[in-house]
Amino acid sequence: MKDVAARAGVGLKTVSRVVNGEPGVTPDTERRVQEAIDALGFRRNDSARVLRKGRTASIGLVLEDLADPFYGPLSRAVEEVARAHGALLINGSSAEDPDREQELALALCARRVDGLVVIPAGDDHRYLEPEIRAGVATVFVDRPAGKIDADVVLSDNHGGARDGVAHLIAHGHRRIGFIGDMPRIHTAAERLRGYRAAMEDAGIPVEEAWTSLGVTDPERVRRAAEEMLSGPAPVTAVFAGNNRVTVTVIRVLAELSRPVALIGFDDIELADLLNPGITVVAQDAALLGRTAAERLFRQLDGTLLAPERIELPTRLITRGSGELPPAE
Amino acid sequence: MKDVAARAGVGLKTVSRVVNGEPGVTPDTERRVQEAIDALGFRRNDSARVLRKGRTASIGLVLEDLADPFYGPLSRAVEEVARAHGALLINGSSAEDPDREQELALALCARRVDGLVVIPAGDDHRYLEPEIRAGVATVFVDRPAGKIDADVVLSDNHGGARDGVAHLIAHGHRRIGFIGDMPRIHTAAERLRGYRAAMEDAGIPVEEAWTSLGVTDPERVRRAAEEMLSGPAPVTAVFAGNNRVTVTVIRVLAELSRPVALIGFDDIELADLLNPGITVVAQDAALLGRTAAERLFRQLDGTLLAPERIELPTRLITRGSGELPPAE
DNA sequence: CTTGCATCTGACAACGTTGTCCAGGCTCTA
DNA sequence: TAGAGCCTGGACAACGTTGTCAGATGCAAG
Repeated sequence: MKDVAARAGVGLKTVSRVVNGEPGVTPDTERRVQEAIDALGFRRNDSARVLRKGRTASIGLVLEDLADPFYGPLSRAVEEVARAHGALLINGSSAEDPDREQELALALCARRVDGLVVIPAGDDHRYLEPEIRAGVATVFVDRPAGKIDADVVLSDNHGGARDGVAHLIAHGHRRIGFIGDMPRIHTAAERLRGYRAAMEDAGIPVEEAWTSLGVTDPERVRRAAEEMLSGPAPVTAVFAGNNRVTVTVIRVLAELSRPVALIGFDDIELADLLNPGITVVAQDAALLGRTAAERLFRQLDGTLLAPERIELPTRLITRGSGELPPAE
Repeated sequence: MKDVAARAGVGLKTVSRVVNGEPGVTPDTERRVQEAIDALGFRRNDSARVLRKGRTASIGLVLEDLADPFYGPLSRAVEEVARAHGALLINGSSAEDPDREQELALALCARRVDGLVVIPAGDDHRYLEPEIRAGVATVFVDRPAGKIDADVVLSDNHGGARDGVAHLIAHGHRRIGFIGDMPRIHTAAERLRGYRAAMEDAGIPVEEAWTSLGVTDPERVRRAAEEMLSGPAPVTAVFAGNNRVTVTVIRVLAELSRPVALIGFDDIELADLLNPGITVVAQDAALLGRTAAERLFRQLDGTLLAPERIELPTRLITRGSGELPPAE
């Protein structure tokens, strides 16, 4: 900038004014400055700008795994909102590791992001308290914050799972399996709770062998499914706790000779083209992201609101697999 | 930091030393400083640090659409490499708009990212020349850079498409359709070229009605597919130019009474579970991202190398749909 | 006791930008 | 033509950090 000023033969501040489109510069001067900028290939150093102004016009997104098809649209939605507010998005994956989540979130704070959208991996977010006090806007998505009071945007995991399982019961099933992620993950726990609630509503006692928790890699999901599908009284329907589990279960069922009903949590691409189509409890990832981001910017606008818990409804999409009758 | 120094009763620089783990501080002093840091919830301001040091330890990723399942793993791979080098990843979507790509890339440069991984939307990247001269490491992925000399990491789009189409020919097809994206997109053009090459190798003249270019939204892809599948001499096989096209074509074929062979470029989740399974030419998105990122950091390490064009092989995965014989 | 050396500590400038404030030149009016 | 008021342009400090360098302190050896 100094160089530009020297070349244009004007003061430093005048260049600054031109760069920022501030008023109070003669067209002639502006032209000279602009020429110097072009000639030198000058680009304002935003780091210095941030240092001076305090705001960075960037927000951070901590999510679980960008490669998971569920988070792509969510991330994209956050980005679009950020863009509409002139902000950039910095993101990172926690890989479901609480330590890594914390490391990432704090690194983003050190970069002085204006706000933070966090998909929690851990269940204790007190480490963010100093940052929030220091003015970093914060919204949690998909899972609630742990041990601090903050904005949260969730899907109705409990209700969605309950409705899905009730749907299976309505189609005549009584022995229904549930395969889900580790219960320390909030969404997994809520979906399990929904499963149990639906069963209880129908007066069906849940047998130990019907639920499988904490399995996450395909090989173990496969074994879990095979187990509950064998024996003298196998389950006649399976409720899959997330998209990855659903995919694996589809594979297992495809190898089976008898039809087994299936409903999965989270929608899956091409689910309608399988035979039968896969019935799912769908959540709107993009809407989750958009809602969270908008709330973040409202915090930043100073339209300060008390922390709130927003729960978005899920949608049961029937495609065939969830409407299969029990095969006794 | 000033506050910390005051509270600990030491000089500014001493605090800096403690924060950065530099040697030359008595354990006793260090403890006092550490206490002050904890008490005040101090976190170093990386903006200032950047300003002083010149390096930001962050890299930018400009991609097409984070919601596209192809870019999720790619982005994640770049992130992992960045993380291994202690860098953060800032990313944004160009939405296939050259202006937006430029805006984004320059915004990242203004943030003084150390390097830039770009999935080009436009075909003229001379706007990056001043930045590259200023020391911003740059690697292009998935599509080549336009009008500048830079590192490029690509899939073998031409060869992959040629092999795929040759596979169809080998199974007896002669009337083979091609549905692809706008030819101004390099990958689309290369795949089209591959299609034509395979046909020419087999001595099959390509009829106008068999190729459909530039269609991208599902509705128009559908119409294009229906068109080439009707008439007196419909195509007996379709080569789909990318994952989104493939999905739409699968839907169209599912409504058809006669079997039509299909091979798609890019792998699709669940492709093996459809009936028939979908044969695809798969590229390794994660490997693309990893290769590009590693090359970026080698530029930054100063292991300076001449710009290079790296082409990664594709893989034909046969699952059934590509092996259907022509239904005459 | 003095000197020399090693170790630890702090004052200061600089990074590149922007906000504040003032100077100088201009126009307009009396 | 002089004074008031407006507009443009520039000097300077400040943002929070780190590199440089010199001063202070302590200890050992002469």
